[in-house]
Amino acid sequence: MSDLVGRLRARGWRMTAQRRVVAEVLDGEHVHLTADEVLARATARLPEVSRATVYNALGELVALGEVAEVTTDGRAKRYDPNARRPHQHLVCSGCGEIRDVHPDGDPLAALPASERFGFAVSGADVVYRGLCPACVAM
Amino acid sequence: MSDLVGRLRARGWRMTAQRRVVAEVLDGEHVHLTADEVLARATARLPEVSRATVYNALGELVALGEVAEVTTDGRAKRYDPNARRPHQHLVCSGCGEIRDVHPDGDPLAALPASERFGFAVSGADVVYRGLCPACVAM
DNA sequence: CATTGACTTGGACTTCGTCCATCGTAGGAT
DNA sequence: ATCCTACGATGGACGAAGTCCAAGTCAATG
Repeated sequence: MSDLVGRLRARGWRMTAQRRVVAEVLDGEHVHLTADEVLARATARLPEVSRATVYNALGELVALGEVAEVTTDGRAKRYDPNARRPHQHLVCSGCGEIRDVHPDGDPLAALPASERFGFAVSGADVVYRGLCPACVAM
Repeated sequence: MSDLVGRLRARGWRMTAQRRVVAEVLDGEHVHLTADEVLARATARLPEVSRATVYNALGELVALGEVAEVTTDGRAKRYDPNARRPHQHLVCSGCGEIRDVHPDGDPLAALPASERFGFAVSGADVVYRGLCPACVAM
């Protein structure tokens, strides 16, 4: 819990019951939920929340930098509420489990100017892939 | 051109007119095509190729390690025929252009054992994000 | 408390991809 | 060269994920 709702209010985010519920769902569980999972948990608290509203709220939280979108496969995007501290992701190729990890150094440092082709490079998303202990054992 | 068809045949990949066309499309243009773009180019050479066949062939080429799947956004997967040499990707946040890049060192080296949580880590996909020269100028 | 522009709704729609029963054919066997 | 058969191709239905829109509702300001 990190008072996401308070930060959003302070930044002038118009607060509605629906947006509050979405923010609380994300702030409460630091796992990587899909939009549908967010919708399910939001609906449990506030029955009449529409899918479109959840997508809208998630999109705005991403734009505000409070939540990160994680796309580890071609399936549903996942939403990571721990966006304020830079980190990367470790994904199990077996079961899909996702963990936040903190690699040494800045990944951008590994990309020399000669490999930037004139781009203004602003960030790097790293997905480490492997098998989690449970899937290794099988 | 790198004789992808020859390599596949040598590996016992059952060759059909449709599979050959898909392989030739990928081998000919070293850009990052979506499945639909592969289908369009394949159809131009062999009018009666079905979508399912293109997806099947792409899936097998990925499984064989001859082609890499690249997912840079939540949209369509792209297929990278340059999978035999390890590389990463640089994506323009403005126009979506994708370039192959070769960072220094092995990205796995940046992940210490204490951040691996018992996973058997086998690889890392890095997506560098930024603006290409054309999009910076706008 | 009245106002208003921003937010919400729900259902239709789009995109991307998968599935399946049926048909066709590549490549080994004869 | 021809035959057989298992593997591949077909296309249309289906499904998942996400977007769009017109109409209704409401939070925040004065």
